[in-house]
Amino acid sequence: MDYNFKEIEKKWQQYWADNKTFKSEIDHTKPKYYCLDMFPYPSGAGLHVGHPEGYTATDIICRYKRANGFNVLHPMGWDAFGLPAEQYAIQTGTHPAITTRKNCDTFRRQIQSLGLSYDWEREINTTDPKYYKWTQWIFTRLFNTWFDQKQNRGRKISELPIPAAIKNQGETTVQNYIAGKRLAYYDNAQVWYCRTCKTVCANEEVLNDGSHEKCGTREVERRYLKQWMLRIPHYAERLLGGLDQLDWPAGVKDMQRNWIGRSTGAEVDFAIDGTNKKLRVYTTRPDTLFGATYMVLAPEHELVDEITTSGQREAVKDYIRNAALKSDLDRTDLAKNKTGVFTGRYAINPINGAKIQIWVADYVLMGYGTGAIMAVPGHDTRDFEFAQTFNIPIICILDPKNADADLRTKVLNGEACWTEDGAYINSSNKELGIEINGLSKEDGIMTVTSWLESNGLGQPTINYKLRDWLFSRQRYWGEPFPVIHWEDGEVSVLSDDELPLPLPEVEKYLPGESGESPLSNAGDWLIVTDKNGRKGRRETNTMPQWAGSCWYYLRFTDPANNKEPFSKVAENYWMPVDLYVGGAEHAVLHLLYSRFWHKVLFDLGIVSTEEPFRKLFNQGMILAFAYETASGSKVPSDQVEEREGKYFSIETGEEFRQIVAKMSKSLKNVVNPDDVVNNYGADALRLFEMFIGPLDATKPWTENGVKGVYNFLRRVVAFFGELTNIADGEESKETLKILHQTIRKVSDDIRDMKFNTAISQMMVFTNHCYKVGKVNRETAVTFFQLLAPFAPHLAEELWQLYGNESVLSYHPWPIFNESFLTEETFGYPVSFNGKARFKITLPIDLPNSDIEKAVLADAHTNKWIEGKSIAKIIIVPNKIINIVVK
RNA sequence: GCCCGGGUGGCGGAAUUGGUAGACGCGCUGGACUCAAAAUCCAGUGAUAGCAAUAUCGUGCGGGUUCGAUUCCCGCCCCGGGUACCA
Repeated sequence: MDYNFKEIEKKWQQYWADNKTFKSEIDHTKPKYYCLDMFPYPSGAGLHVGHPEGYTATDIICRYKRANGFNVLHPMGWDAFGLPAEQYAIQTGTHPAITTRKNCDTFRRQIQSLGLSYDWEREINTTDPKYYKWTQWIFTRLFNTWFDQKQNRGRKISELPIPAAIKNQGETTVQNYIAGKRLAYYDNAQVWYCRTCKTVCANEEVLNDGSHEKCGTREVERRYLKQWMLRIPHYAERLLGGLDQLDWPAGVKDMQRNWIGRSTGAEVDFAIDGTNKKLRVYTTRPDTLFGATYMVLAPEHELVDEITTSGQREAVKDYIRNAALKSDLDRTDLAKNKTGVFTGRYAINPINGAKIQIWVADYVLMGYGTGAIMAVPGHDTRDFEFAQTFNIPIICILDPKNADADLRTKVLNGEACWTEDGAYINSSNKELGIEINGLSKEDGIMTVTSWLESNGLGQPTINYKLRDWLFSRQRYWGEPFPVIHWEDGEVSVLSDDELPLPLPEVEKYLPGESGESPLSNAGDWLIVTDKNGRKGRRETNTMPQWAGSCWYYLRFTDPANNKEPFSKVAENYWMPVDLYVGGAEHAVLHLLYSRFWHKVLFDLGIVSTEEPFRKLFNQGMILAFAYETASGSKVPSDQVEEREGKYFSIETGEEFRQIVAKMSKSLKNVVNPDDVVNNYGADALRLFEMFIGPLDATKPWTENGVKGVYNFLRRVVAFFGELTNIADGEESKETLKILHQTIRKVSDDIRDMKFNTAISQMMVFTNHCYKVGKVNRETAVTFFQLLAPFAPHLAEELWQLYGNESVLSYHPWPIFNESFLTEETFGYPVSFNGKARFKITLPIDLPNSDIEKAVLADAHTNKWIEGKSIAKIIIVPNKIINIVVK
């Protein structure tokens, strides 16, 4: 038999489609397994070789699970709202829906050419009004939910208690009060705005180099705009706590924990000298209060104006004006020197009555804590730097007993900053009954906190870095908000029977310069009149791309439902997702957002699980070789030739260095999966992507590597396709042993997602078959089953060639039999002082005393003990023998 | 700075409740087949020395624990990712 992969793959893909082999339905007689890929954005560039990596991994698991009796849900869909289709519309006038449909068709064709076992009847598309109807529906739920701090959960807005004092002030106050509690709210906010994309974006979308995640430019700035926000920080504690039970990579959990940024500390009130005002600060180290020698307000702090003395007024005004002009990047640049201005005002340190200066400085941020700090320059590097610049007193209250003498002296004299633990000094005030000298850090924090609390000066506080999620975008190609802004100021959402609110046709897709959305050109669509003649205007922003992906995994459980987002029965049966595979780039974006929505839906009784994704796996990126000159500038791959393992310019002969880089058009090193499928087949592509290295590692693509696995498949065909290689009768012991080792290794490795070593074991098995020349029918057929999850087309073809009538995809997995692995002898490595020298084959279960005798009697041993004495003989049964000589 | 990963042949990578380092694949070398080439099959392939048996060295660096360390401990170096005046 020839390996005609084109014919084989076409034939089986057709068979699976015609027979709906992978259609999944609720079946309570089987355990369920929900295996999900992060659905792609269908870009115009088509599938990238990175896509099939995760898809193949989940497909192997799904096929393995089916063979093990699981009812598997394995769906695919399109996260199809997004910028490129809109940019294309701006340039060409082509409606994004047309571009999107075309791209989805390409993606579907490409994915289907890989033989992935998706249930295509469940395909969804976030831009389909039948889908985004329910995205809008969930938004109205967020709008109509408030967070009950006491019960630590979201509740219906109708259950929100209105305090009498609010009620007494009339309906407007009540409505404002309610609006202030909704999880989705519309308000003025300091937001990130990208000048390139002409839209606002979320905190999470602004990368640490100040660039915008979507477009990569650094044209991101702060603006004050009225926007839709979601109160995700209410769920901070639940989002944090939920991580513990999840089977997720530790790194992703850590990233989410860091992003949520919980810190415990205390709020402390400082009296402001000469006023009856108080200044409240947040600190994680209330125990260092004795060392607080000055205070700092953020430039935007509301008290700045009030407390500044007339003598300092001009200086403070100047400073704030300059701070406002600075870009955020400048302001947060650690390398720059600290700046600030004295307000002229003093505060009273409550723990020792000291009069301390109040400053304004931009190293304190308004968005965290209270926007004001107590500064402890002796033990905080930022405060130390500032105090040194402005000659503010520095008091040491933590004696660095274990530091070297020079440093310790400096610290004690306030000439150096000490941020680690030390013994408290100067930390007692007999008059006020507070003393922490001699205590541990934990006790110090506790003692000061409870002293503050009992004196009405402060209380323990928890703070989070997590901020409200900016949820609106000035874009056309997104879900319209089901929202009306009425002329009397009321903001309302559409009722369920008014959904979906479809995207209107517009002539201009371009957003305005000053932040107005393309939908503001939508004419009649914009204007609404209610039954009382009240006029309103529809929301013209659209939802961010995250909205559709926040709940798509739920829709897959019941994708055609037009009465509800999904039925309770389907959700109950399929959720949670048992395995979720995708790239690590969503660690704090999609994965945090969807957990948040899921928890809200859980609180409202719409979903039955607290967490959506039980197990998460991040596949690594597939890179490619690229070339650079000695000075490090990159060279397109088509200008490079190889000679004897070195790389040279075709034109100039200059030698280049081979490096590993992301595939990119400019480097001309992009690999198109279509070409690979054409030249080597889908099975080879699948196999190679799994064989190249561990699934979670980044690894480079090599054409020769594909040839390697292609050759393996060809060898499989050459051996098993030739029925003269198949013998009758009993299988040899040796072959049975390797076969069962392979069953065990492949099963364990699929379970552990170590596909590269599973494949190498199948290669070992095949090499063995070539060596022995003949195997029996049962051995061959068992091997096809092991191969099936990886190379399903070829496995089905061989399965059929051997006369099996039913399709292999649901045939039970082979059973591993330990008894074929038992050996009668073991080849012991004999080592001297830990160095293995030779081998000795001995019966298994030989008593240690006999092993010792046998080793000492062996001719090789003499050489190593000659002239030395044996100190000890260590025998680890069926592992190793070590002789210690002196 | 802080938090995660990671460092093993020419290359991708195997192997860890501490027990034969380098499975499998690529590349390379030699052989068979062929008029020849390609493809394929067979053999070899960590480095150094040696015809060879074999010996010495060898898992980023320096120590330590142990009969025995890629694996455990301490101290460093380098690379990748995340994050950052978060008080």
